[in-house]
Amino acid sequence: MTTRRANIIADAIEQEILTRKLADGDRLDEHRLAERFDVSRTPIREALQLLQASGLVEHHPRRGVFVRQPGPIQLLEMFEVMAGLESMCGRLAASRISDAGIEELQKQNTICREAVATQDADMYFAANERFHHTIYAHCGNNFLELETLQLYRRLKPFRRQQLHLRGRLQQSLDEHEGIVEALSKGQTDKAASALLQHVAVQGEKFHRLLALSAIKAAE
Amino acid sequence: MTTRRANIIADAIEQEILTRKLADGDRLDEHRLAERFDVSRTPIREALQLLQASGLVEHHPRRGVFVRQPGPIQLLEMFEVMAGLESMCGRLAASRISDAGIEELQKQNTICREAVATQDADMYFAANERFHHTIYAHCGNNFLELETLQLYRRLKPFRRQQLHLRGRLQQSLDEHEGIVEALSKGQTDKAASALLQHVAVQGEKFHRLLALSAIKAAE
DNA sequence: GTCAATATTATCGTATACAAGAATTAGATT
DNA sequence: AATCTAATTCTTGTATACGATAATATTGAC
Repeated sequence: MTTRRANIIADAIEQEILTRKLADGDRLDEHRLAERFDVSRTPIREALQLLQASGLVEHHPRRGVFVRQPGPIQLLEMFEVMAGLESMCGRLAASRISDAGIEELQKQNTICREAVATQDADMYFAANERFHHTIYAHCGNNFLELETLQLYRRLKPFRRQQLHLRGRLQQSLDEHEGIVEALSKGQTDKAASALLQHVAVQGEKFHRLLALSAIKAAE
Repeated sequence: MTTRRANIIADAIEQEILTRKLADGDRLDEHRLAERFDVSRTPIREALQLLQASGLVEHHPRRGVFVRQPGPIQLLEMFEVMAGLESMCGRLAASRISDAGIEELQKQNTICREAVATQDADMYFAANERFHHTIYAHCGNNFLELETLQLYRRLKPFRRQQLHLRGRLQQSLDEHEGIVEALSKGQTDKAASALLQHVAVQGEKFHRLLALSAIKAAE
């Protein structure tokens, strides 16, 4: 069903939700959106349905659709699952990854190292993303890869935030080295636990960010 | 967006896909479906979109939607992920489950035992489902619970098949005992590995079934 | 002045009509 | 007879119109 146009519209709205231009609870009016994108309500409704399927939006019958920003608890839950999925990818990839895959990981890691040296967070983030996606791609399980990518996309804006914490870039890079080593040696358990830690710590760091902003808000 | 009616229609079609009444590649004609469910094409298209989101159906632009039965490889992949998710649930539940939760698990296990004694596969399957769902419910991660439930639903018909293999009922029950023990003692690693095994073996058994039917088909 | 009830308005849910593109069939030509 | 082309038909994609429901505003009574 997903028509091309609806996908474009959904992506546009998704961007605005992920970048917080649309706040939690904001109502998405079909007429306004139709006018704004210069289409009828039909493709708008399709787009909204897509957003609902990926959980970014909530539908109340006969009321309308409302953007649903995940609360801190749900975010932590999602990071917990993300860690589990990446760990799963790592475990499988450890016994299935090719030499070319290892090389690709090392290449991205080199870029990361460079980024740390120049304190270039953007560059780090991009290479980091390719690093993780490479692991997914070599887990030998297409279904797992897609599921993991989907959750990655959803957490992407939040993963990014915590990278700005002081020292996190270097720490993240160190963890990458350990992950590559485990993968190249085919150490399934080590790869799994290293990735679990690597991603889980992001959830925790993120948690710290939340606590900090809560304190600031209270002051 | 998901209107009530579209959900009902989607469920009906989903049932037919899962029970193989609709075969892989079958085209779903909007007009026919509209006529059959006595609604207009609009809610039909909504329902098809829902099915697409859950991966049961594929959409080719300007061509139509086609049912997409997972092939053997994808099924194995899905079982692999299922095992990982259940394992994750088990690991978390081991440190988070309540006494009431343990009691519930034991209760379902008692029913399972009874079902094995009377060789009642239906009864076993129902109690087995509640057993697993109880674990999901006590992992303390609502997001994980929902994701796991979603995949469970999709694999349900295939999980069922392999239970009919000789001796599998008893074996499954034995594994349940081990799982409950690990959970009640708070042994996170043991609970995780026990569940990983318990579910992964289903994928393997299912694989055996596939091989058997392939041999039969070749004869 | 406040509360309640009713009327009005706005928005969603569904049906239908129309447009555009793909598939199929029929006809013509080689 | 086979193949290529053109035309028709069938199906999807989109717009719009209509009906139903819920939110809101207004009016009247206490």
